[in-house]
Amino acid sequence: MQLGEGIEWALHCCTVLALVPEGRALPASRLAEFHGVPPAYLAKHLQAMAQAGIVESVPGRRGGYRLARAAQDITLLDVVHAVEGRAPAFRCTEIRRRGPAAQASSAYRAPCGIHVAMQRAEDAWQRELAAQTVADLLRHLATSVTPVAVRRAGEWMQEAVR
Amino acid sequence: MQLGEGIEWALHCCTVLALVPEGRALPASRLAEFHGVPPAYLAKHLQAMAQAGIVESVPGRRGGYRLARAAQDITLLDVVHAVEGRAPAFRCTEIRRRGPAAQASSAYRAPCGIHVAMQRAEDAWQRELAAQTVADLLRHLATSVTPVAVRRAGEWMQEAVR
DNA sequence: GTCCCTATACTCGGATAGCAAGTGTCCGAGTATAGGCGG
DNA sequence: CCGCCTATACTCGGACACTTGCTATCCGAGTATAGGGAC
Repeated sequence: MQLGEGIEWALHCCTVLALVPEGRALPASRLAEFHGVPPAYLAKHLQAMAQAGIVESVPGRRGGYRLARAAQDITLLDVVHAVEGRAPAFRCTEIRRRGPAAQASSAYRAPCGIHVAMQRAEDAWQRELAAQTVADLLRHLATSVTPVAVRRAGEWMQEAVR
Repeated sequence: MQLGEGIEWALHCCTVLALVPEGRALPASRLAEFHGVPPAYLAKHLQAMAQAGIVESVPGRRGGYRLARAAQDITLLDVVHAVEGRAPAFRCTEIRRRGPAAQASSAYRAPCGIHVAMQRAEDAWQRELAAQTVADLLRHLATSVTPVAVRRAGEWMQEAVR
């Protein structure tokens, strides 16, 4: 199992977008430059987040992206769902119904035990993701980033949203 | 994010192998026929489980596969690790160190908050998988499978390990 | 009748193609801005 | 001096190649078995 790296980009972008001044927007190209990632490909993921209602796009000359709602109302699960899709990681193809020992469909009213077990683990994963928001990420940043880095990032932001 | 379907096959195979009489072995071709899956491809996953020490392979004419240890000592996490590998789903590429606001390496002693958050969710997933064993799957089967299916599967098993 | 040997048939194991999804890139449609023009 | 209009430059958005990993398959190496022969 492998999670696309777009998830990492998207989450970092959310933390940066949370620091954009009210009423402004940050272009995708600036976000890409800030993180050192391919601009065109990052745009793809930003579009997915815009469609999911996590960020909103501002068209036009001084346009860009900004958060569509407060940082504390954006869970990590929202971001993962937007970028990776809502398809479950484990897909039960009901192979228990195939083969020589197969029964009539009516014999399979009880759900597949393996499906239930895997779903239980996936629920725990999603629960943990839903319990954390972008605001939590910002709090963690506030306690770990050096003051000089804060100042430099602030200057870059003012330049970027000019 | 998508989990390979080999996981489903592997788990079903574990439940079937747990019912193999002591001292016998079940060929991969029989397992494939029982589940209605491609024999050659299933063999690939069985080899992975054999390398991981979950099942053991018996060579020769009346050879096949059997569980390498008791069903209660095989967790779902063991199977997932064997088939899907031990690589974490979320891979942090430390993009926070790139771009205009980058600092010296010494400034990044604190771990990346996003990495920590995703790891927390993944730990919850693994914890849930590690808490369930193949024996639990068998217990679930015992309460949900009809008596006629049990009989038919037993007959098939006797024929298969002959 | 018993033991040994050999040929066999069946098993696993790794090396080899095909395909789908993730990765990366590009160019066109649309819009707020900035400058110029007229009143 | 103020308002309007137009051209512009910048933005997002979706359509188009490429690469990696999953899916699927095959054939060769190895071994326990079954049968036949010798003693």
